[in-house]
Amino acid sequence: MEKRYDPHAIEQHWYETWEKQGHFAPSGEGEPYCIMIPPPNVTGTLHMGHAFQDTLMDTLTRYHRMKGHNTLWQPGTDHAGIATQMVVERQLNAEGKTRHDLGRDKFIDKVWEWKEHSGGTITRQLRRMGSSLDWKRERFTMDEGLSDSVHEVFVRLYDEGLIYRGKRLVNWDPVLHTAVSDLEVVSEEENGHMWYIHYPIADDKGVATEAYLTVATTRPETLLGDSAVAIHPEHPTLAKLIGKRVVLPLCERTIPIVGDEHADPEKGTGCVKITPAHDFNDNEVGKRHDLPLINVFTIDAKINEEMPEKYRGMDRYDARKAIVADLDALGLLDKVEPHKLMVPRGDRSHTVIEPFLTDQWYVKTAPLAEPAIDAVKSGKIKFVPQNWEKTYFEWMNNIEDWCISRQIWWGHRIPAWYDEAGNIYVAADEATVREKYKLADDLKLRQDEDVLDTWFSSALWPFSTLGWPQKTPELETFYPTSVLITGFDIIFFWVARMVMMGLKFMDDVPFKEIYIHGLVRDSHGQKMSKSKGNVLDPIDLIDGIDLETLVAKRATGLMQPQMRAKIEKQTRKDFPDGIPSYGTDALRFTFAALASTGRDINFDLGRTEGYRNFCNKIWNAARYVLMNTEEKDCGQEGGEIELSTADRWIISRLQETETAVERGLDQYRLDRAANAIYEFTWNEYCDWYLELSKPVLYNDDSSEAALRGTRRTLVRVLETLLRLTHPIMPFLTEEIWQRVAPLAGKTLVEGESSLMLEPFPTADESKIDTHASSEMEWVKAFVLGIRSIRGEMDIAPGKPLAILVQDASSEDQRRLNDHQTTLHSLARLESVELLAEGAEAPESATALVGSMKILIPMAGLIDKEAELQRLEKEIGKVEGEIKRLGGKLNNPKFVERAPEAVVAKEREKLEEMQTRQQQLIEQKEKIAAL
RNA sequence: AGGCGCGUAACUCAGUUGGUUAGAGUGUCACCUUGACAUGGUGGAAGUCGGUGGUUCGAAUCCACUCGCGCCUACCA
Repeated sequence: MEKRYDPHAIEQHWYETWEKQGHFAPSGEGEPYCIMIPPPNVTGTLHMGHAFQDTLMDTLTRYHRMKGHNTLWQPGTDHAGIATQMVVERQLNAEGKTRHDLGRDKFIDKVWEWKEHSGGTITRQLRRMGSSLDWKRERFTMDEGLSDSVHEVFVRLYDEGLIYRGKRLVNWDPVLHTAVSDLEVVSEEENGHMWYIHYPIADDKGVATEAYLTVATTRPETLLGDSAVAIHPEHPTLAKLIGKRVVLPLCERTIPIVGDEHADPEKGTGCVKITPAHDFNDNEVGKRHDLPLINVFTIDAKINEEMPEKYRGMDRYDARKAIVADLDALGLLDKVEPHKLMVPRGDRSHTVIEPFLTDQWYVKTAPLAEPAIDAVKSGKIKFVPQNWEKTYFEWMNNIEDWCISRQIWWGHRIPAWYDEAGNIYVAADEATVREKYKLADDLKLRQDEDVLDTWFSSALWPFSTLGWPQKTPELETFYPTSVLITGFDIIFFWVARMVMMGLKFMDDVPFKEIYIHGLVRDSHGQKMSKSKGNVLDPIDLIDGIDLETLVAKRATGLMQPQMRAKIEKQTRKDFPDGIPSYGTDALRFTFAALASTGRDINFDLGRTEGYRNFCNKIWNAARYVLMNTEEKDCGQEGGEIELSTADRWIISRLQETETAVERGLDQYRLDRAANAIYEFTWNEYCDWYLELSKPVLYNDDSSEAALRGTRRTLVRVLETLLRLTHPIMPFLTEEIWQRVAPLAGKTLVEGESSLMLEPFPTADESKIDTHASSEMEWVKAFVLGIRSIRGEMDIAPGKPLAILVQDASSEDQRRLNDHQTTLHSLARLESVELLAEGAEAPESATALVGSMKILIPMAGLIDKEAELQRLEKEIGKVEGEIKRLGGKLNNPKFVERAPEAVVAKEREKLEEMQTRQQQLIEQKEKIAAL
């Protein structure tokens, strides 16, 4: 074995082997366990959020596979309609073309080309993460099979009246020229203005009078589409105007003043302009008062041809300026105030979204939501952590109909046809339409131009990927899936919709549990984003990246090039030497260790470095074990075995660790599982057990049985530890296991056997050995006591010490004898001498093990002052503790009311401390007197 | 406005149903290249657990209030 752990040397090789051997496929035996990957964008790349999520899913998948379950982690990608179309359009734009130059069919060919070209990136990256996805079953939302599912669902929902087409106000993206759902609109506070405008009150003939109403608006250009002014019916001063009309400035028409409770007397000027075609609230008011919907804009959000001539063709913001100027000129502009407002922007285009009147397709969600709410209420679906169900309920109870049509080309085209009279026919394809509706062959039909929202197909993912609407064995076996692992940001987009669709079409929930994980942020808690320049690429952490490449990566292609200098500076400061290669296992362990529930994770590279070191620790522990066991008798062939206290102790601790890891994984507390592994491996197996094995292995007097016992324990504990760790760190563990397993008595088949397929360790209660544990506690206390004096007194660690022991009980004496070799080795002793009772001890530094004193003679070694200082410090600590305990025990209420065991424990502690104090003081006096 | 979450060592985080001398990693200080590992070993320093009040024999942990930060939803003429 190499002296250092090198992830590059092993990772790729093992992944290829596993995949080639078909180890990722379900075994076909055991209880089914299934996770659906949240499908990433097919043309996307892996980011830290994916890497985190994939670590969680892969760890659980590997864990259940090792537990003997019939395990499927279903891979696949989605077509990300708008995002992907935008990318391809940008490429065309760069060539000076638009998609319209190509036409729909040619453009879609281009998108497929792009998908073929870049579609492998993310799946390659998933492989780099070690993800044990069953690639043979990989699916894509635009696959034929999945498209069949989409059509089937659309048609059935339409036939049941749960999908309808309607002219309604939608969120319109004037750049992308498509409707988007309300979830795709991101509102953020921006600085704007509030304009106060006078609307002259009309007389009976519709002519402006001197009187006027003042309305306030943040969007004066929509004035062109006003169809009323609303006043609260109980408004103290203005209510009397209800029923009259006002003259709409700049337009040659009058509009009514209506009474509506939407108008809040406290807000603004107390009356509000109503633009039913360009505001969701106004639209509702319009319906109540039967007001006309007057559309002001074109699909580009320019003023349309129906509007006063002067403004036609103007962009919405130019029109705003012109209208405000004209109002001002007419003396109708009261005032302008700066105003903060929430501006809705498209999450893709970032342009301001316009409420706009168009024909769209909708899913009627209320009937679907109800069973979906019940599924969570009844516990058929559990959220982890549970409080996310509040978020879920909140949305489900206020759910709006879902606008599913998108005016783009890339996606599932809506399976609806129109004849020339505008009748709608819905079926999977044109032939079926004619058959279903018994239409004449020569009737001209035209398919709807729109495509479906990508999330429509994603909502079917848990069953469409398993073959639905066919009744496949996979569907039978793996639906409902075991758990969905995802971020809270798509509870509405995806999770809720999968639940609705699953219940509707499979008559069962799509998953039994939903594990919601946090967001991966940078080490200061900032969201990672290209524009902030703080993005980390998981692949760079695995492979490493030099500073210049990293700077170039972060500082190019920015939306705001002025950020470049700042980002570059920050990057050079944060990573003066670039990023070293940590390997996949270390990255995965970091994610696992940081994955406590319900909390965002601030990704700290320092942690990754620490866990990379941990990998090296395991590597070297294995190296030590192999050096001492390979080609030696480890008891595989039988033979007498003698287990030392240390052997029994480490085996005992291993059982406890197994329990902790299993519990952690079962409860989605990967941090606890990871910490239990870390703790055991480093602080017990490496720090103590390996050291304890040395005096046995390096001692010529050790019996064959003792040697076998130690070797066998070294190997078996390591082998088990590798199985325990494999779900989190698959590569390192596999590499080592292949060499260690035969020594632990396993028979491996070259090229076929894999740690992946080995049983996950389960604790054996009968191996928990409290006696061995207490023996070891004593040994540790002894060794630590001596090390502490060495450290503080500056005694060379290599210098053998001749020590004296005082006040040793018979138990202590027995232990001194039993563990003689161990103590000599670990504490580097030259000799141990029992001080006879009453005998005068030489001036010494003292360590206490229980009530036994270890004396290290100071002659020539220890400075008097230093020892006095050390004792003083120690006494201070003990006295503080005595004071605390004394206070507690002197409180009669404590003694009365606290459980007896607690009181007894405190008493015991106090006594111990008092003895300790006394001994330390004696010692101090003795030394002071010298 | 409503909801959720967070605030523990310089930094990143644990702390399972209230009972430990409040822990880990990184960093830091001292010593050490001893035959698994300097990606290491040994020893040390470092926290009034955001604040106030309460419940309790006992609070980082439970309750109330409060300050600070973050996120989500809704609304803003």
